[in-house]
Amino acid sequence: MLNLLLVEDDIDLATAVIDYLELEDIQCDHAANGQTGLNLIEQNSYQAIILDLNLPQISGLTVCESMRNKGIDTPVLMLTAMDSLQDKLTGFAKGADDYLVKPFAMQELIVRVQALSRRRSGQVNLLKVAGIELDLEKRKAAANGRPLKLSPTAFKILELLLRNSPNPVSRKAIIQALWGDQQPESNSLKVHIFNLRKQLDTATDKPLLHTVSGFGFAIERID
Amino acid sequence: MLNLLLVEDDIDLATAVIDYLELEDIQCDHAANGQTGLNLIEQNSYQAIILDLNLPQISGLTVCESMRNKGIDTPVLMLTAMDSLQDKLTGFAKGADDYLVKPFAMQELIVRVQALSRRRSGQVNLLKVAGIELDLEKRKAAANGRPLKLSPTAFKILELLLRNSPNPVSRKAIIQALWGDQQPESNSLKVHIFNLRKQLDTATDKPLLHTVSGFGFAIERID
DNA sequence: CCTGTACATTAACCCGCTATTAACCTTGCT
DNA sequence: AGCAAGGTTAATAGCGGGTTAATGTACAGG
Repeated sequence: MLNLLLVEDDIDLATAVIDYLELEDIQCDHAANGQTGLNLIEQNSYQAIILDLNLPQISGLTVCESMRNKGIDTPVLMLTAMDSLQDKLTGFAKGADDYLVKPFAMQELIVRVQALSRRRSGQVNLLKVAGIELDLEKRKAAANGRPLKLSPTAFKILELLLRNSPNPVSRKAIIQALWGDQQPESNSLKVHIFNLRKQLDTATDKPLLHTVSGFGFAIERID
Repeated sequence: MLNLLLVEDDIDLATAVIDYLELEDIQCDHAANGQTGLNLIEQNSYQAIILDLNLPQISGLTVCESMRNKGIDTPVLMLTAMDSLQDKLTGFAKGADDYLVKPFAMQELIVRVQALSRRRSGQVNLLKVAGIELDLEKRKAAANGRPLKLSPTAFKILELLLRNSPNPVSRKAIIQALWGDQQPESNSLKVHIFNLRKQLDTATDKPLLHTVSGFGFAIERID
């Protein structure tokens, strides 16, 4: 679940935002001024920060700047009524990742903040099917927690199969994806499938990689 | 130097954007329709993509969706005249990272796109990962307190790897970041990696710079 | 202006891994 | 029984990657 921080002195707006976030199952701390904001940022680790700029004493710009100088690179979405081009430019110059002008639609705030934190937490490229996890970003695969040792081609095949699971992928499609036009005319694919299946079987009790006779292969949990 | 892709069918707007980017020393490829856009995206490795939504044949939304389905998570900034809330929401739902409505100020486009690509490679000038410290301001690096003697290119590579750690960085991305378009076609990168690794190994007991076969390199503490 | 240093780029070579083969085996179907 | 589709195994060739040394080039200091 997401864990955010909202730094906003307007209490009404703040509670509105927090209530709305709660509906989306997003947990959100709140700081009413810049100083406590900075303290919370240093103590905790948030997926993203929603930062109002018009704050008493320490301005939002300063908050952002000083957290960046301390080496904290949590994504920051600046929230403000100042909509001049210059305001936006300085906002980004101080280290903002996004800039939203009041008044705004709650839903837009949500999706923007989700876009920011999704990128950071690496949720973007993670395929999970039937106990198999394939992390495109880390380039690692595991089944039931056990890591798999895959050759580059085995990795590609697994990715293809997982993307289409539980539907089978035709031989032709696999060959096309692996080699394009200059295809080896021997049983190379058979061997790769064999090796991949061997890896998977060492980590799972039931076989997951099934042959669809005359067509291709599929990954599916069959009970 | 940044390397972007602009997918936009309005030639006048496209050249305007590209000219403007050039002033900021940003290199930008251009595709006039969705299909060539997708092709370029698959072949090259960009830091960010500026994507118009109103394209002939394949719409920008489809382009974004299908690149995400292929596992490409390059940041995408959508650019369109459609400014309704619903349009924005579907844009983000299809995998956008930012959404800018036409007409827009050139400078805002620039800073937003910079924020996106910088994010992928950090906001911060002091990187600490796995006992390695890299100070971008002082341009100094150390591992376990011991200072490292790095050539300019080795320094850049280390920065790239640290910013993505523990995820691996593809060869393509490293080459792109180091040389842009005029790439040396010999094993220059191999040599730089070798030297960097040698430096790191003198200061650490366990090797930290790992090669991901068929893909690239990663810095990660493995226990 | 000359020289030395630091760095990038090449080329050449080696090693180990991976892909590709080909051959053989198993199964199921007719 | 015979055949076709798929599975298994082992051998080989080729490539990706590691290592080293030589060459080229920019630049600083004398």
